[in-house]
Amino acid sequence: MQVSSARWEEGRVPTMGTVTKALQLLNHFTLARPRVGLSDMARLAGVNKATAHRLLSELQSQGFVEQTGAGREYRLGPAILRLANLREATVPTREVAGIVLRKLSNATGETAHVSLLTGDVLSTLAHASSSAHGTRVIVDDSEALPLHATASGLAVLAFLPEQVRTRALAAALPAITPETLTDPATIHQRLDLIRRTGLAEATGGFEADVHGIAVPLFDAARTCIGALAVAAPVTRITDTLTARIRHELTAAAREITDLWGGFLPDTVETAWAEAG
Amino acid sequence: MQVSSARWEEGRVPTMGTVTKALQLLNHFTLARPRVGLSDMARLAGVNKATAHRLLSELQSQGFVEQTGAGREYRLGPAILRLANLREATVPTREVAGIVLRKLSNATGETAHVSLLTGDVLSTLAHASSSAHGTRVIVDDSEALPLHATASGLAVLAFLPEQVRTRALAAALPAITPETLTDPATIHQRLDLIRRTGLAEATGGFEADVHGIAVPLFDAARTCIGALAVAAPVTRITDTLTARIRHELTAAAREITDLWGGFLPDTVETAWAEAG
DNA sequence: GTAATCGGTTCATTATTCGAACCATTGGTT
DNA sequence: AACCAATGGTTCGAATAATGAACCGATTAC
Repeated sequence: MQVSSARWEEGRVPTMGTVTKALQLLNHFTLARPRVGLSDMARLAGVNKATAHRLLSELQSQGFVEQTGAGREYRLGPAILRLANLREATVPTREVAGIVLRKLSNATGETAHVSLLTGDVLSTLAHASSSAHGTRVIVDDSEALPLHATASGLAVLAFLPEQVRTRALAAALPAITPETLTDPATIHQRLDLIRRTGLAEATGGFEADVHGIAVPLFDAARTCIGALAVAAPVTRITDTLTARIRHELTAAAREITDLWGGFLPDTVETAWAEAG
Repeated sequence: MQVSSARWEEGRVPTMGTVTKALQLLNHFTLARPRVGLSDMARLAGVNKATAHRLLSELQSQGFVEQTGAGREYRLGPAILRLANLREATVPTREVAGIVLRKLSNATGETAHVSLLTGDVLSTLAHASSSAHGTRVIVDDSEALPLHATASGLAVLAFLPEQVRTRALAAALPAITPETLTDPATIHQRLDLIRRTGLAEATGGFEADVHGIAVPLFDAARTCIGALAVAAPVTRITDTLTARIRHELTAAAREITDLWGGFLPDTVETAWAEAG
C-alpha cells in the first residue's frame, strides 16, 4: 500500500479504516471459492500476510469466519446467519421484494432479481424466475455483482452521486467475460445514456449470452440504493420483448420503491414517463 | 511506598482490536431493539460516542448497518443477507442440524434447538418444535443467548478452555430474570457438575417457566463450539420426561457431531455412558 | 535433499484510533 | 421565550493499536 515517500501528494490516498478492510475480506469468499487460505486471502485483498492473519483472527473471534480442520483454510462463520435472521425479522425487505419479483417474472416470462449496493459491490437480495420457457437465466442470491459488468450495476452507477461514481470507476475493472466493459471513458458514456432513459441494458458483460435490463431503486432521501433487473437469454431478445420488459420493470420498480418507503428523483420520473 | 504507575500491572490486558469492537456493536441489535441511535449504541457498547460513530460509519459503508431516514437511527444492513446465503450454500450446517432437530423434537414432544458460540454469545442456528402439546416453548433464531443464563450457555461454558471460561465469567453477568445465576462462584460450582455429567440443566434463567436441558457440541479438534438443547415448560417437567430428554439429547448430539465431522472428548463420552 | 510453499509469529516504526470537549438541532418545561 | 437536556455529528492532540519485513517450523513438490 505504501508507495514511496511521496505520500500525501494531493493524489488522494483513500485512507481506508481497519474495520472496512476486515469486512472487505469477507467479499473474497464466493460460491466458486468458498474456502480461502491465509496467503491467498492476503494476495486477494492486497494486504500483508500478518495483517490478513490479524483481521481474520478478529473476524474468527466473533464467528464471522471459521477455520476448517484440514488445511486451516478460512470460510464464512455462523454468526452471520443469526444476524441475517434478525435483519429479515425486523426489516422484511426481502419478503416484500419477493412478492413483486414473482409478479414481474410472471409478467415477462423471464428471471427477475433485486440487488442492493453494499460497499462497492451489489448484493442480490432476492430473485424469481418464470417457468414460461425451458431455458432461463439462473441468478444466485449469494454471488456479489461487480458494478461495471452488469445492467444492475450500471443502473446503480449512473444514479450514484458523482463523487462515489468516479471513485468506484477508479478501481480496477476486471473483465469477467470478453464482453465486459472495462474502459472508464466508454462506461461514462453509457452512464450518460442510462441517466437520460432511466434504464440500463447490458449484454454478456457478466455471463455470456445473458441480456440484462435494469432500473435503479431509491430510498426516502432519493439516494440510489440498488437496482431491479430482468435477465433473459440473448437468443430470446426481440424488440417486443424488451419493450414489454421495460414497461413491467418500471411499474415493478415504482411498486418496490413505494413499499420500501422510497421516492423516485424527478429526473427518473420524467425519463420513465417519456419512455411510456 | 506503592509504585503507582498502574500500567502493565500483570492483571488487566484488555487490548481488544478495533474490528472486534465494531463487530460487537452488531450484537446490540435485538428483536426488542432493532434500531439503535448513536448515543444509545455508545452507551450499550461502553465506548466513546465519537468511536461509535466512526465504527458505525465503517459498518455502514460496507452495508452491515444502514440508517433509517427519520431519527437517523442505525439498523442491520443488507450485506449480511448475501453473506448468510453464501454461508448456507457452501456450509449447510443449518440444514443438517434441522433434520436431527425435527427428530429430536418429535421424540421428546418438546422444542429443540442448536446454538453455536459466536464471540461471547450463542447464536441459535436452527430450531424445531413438536405439535404434541398445546403449549410449547418458542425459540427465536435471531436472538443471541447469554452464556450464563441458559442451559445451552452453561453447557458451552463448562467445556470451554479454562482461560476462555474465566474471561467470559469476568464480564458483567446481567440478571435476565430473577432466577438468573449471576454469582461467578455459584456458576463455577454448577459447571463442575455439568462437566461430570456432560449435561446442563437450568430453570427460568433466561425466560421464566422454561426448563432447559442441554449438551455440548464439539468440532474435529474436540473444541466445544456450541450446544444442543431441549426446552420445556416447567409445568410439564417430570423425572420420566427429563430422563427421556437426556437419552434422546445425547443420541441426537452424537449424530450432529458426527455429521459435522466433530468428535466427543473422552470425558464427555464416559460421562454420557455412565448416565446411560 | 532442498527449494518453495504453507500458516503463523515477532517487533520496531508509525499511522490510526481514541476521547474530552465542542457544535448545531431538536423537543420538552418552566 | 428562555432554558435545559437530550440528540447526531465533528475536531484535534495524545496515546494506542495497526503495520509489514523478516523469521519460524511444517508440509509439500521436485
